[in-house]
Amino acid sequence: MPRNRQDQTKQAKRDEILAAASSLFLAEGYDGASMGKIAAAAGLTPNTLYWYFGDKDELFVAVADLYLDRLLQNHGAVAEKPLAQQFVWLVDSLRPVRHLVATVHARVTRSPRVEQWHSDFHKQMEALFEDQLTTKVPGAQRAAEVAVVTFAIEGAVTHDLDADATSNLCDSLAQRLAAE
Amino acid sequence: MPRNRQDQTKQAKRDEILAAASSLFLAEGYDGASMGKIAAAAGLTPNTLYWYFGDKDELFVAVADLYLDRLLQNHGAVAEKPLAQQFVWLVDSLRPVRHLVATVHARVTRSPRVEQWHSDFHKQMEALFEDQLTTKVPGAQRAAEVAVVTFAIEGAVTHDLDADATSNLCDSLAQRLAAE
DNA sequence: ACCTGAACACCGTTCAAGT
DNA sequence: ACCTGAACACCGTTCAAGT
Repeated sequence: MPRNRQDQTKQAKRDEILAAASSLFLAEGYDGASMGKIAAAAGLTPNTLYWYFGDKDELFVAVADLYLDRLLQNHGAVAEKPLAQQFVWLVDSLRPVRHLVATVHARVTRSPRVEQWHSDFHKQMEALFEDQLTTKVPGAQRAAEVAVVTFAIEGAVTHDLDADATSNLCDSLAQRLAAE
Repeated sequence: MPRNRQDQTKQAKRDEILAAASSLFLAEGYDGASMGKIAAAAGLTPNTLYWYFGDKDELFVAVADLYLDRLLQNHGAVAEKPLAQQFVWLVDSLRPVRHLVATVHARVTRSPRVEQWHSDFHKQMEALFEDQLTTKVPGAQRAAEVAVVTFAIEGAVTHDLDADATSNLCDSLAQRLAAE
């Protein structure tokens, strides 16, 4: 049954807005993608966005969640490969959304919503690799090793390392974890 | 001789603006520190800032340069210490300006000025440690090791790691470079 | 329930005008 | 040379009003 003026489910309209927001956030960044532009791309006036999302950061987090879900799903396909290859896969997966990554870090301070998402994101990433690390890395330094890997991968993404440099960096990270 | 209405050198007035901008950028971040607030803190109207600085990013970069210069000067005092201690020193030095670090990464895409500064910053940081690394790390993987160290330190800063975690992370980084 | 027009309090920046 | 008032084109967000 039609739920709004365009004979769409509320969820369908929400998804349309998310799609518009997603491509605009990617193309123009958080600041460049104004609520006005996003609304226009979704065929709405800016204020209507607030019927679907509390504020711009909630919309941003919803877009970030979209990519996070996709990432977690896709990990299954590489979960059995060597760590170095998984790291390269992760960098390559995040590379297209590197503007979003930078935005998350910039807005963590200003938006509790983004801060919460950022904290969850890191937990999920750690969960993704924790099992693979425990057997090899001694307990005392384990958290430090995980942090090094996490930050190095984030850095590779935000600094847009080329394929060779990425490959070397991921090898270096994996090699470190293999040595006891 | 007096050069403006307040009987100050242009440089002195510029420094006043920089001081105001610096503390506001630190306290409220790039977005929170509006040109209006900065101007008010310096006893001026917003538009007058454009007499001294081309735009907000030029002012921001000038503030960032202030801290970079201080950082490079202070490094002399720890240059002879073990690498792990130098890394801890670097994290501790950057910790107070972690909002600026996040802002740099967020604005690299939008401002050529910030992009240039960011590129220079990394060159300076690499120069600071390059000599200490060359003897220990083999040539092929050297760039990757430097990248890991750089990104891990940046991550420790932006994610505000506590003292213990920072210490462990820096030990881990230094230990890696010591092993051949 | 869904959407809009109009308004609010900002923002960075420009420019003619003052001293 | 230095500084301002006034204006411009935005911005995110709110709210009363429409359907």
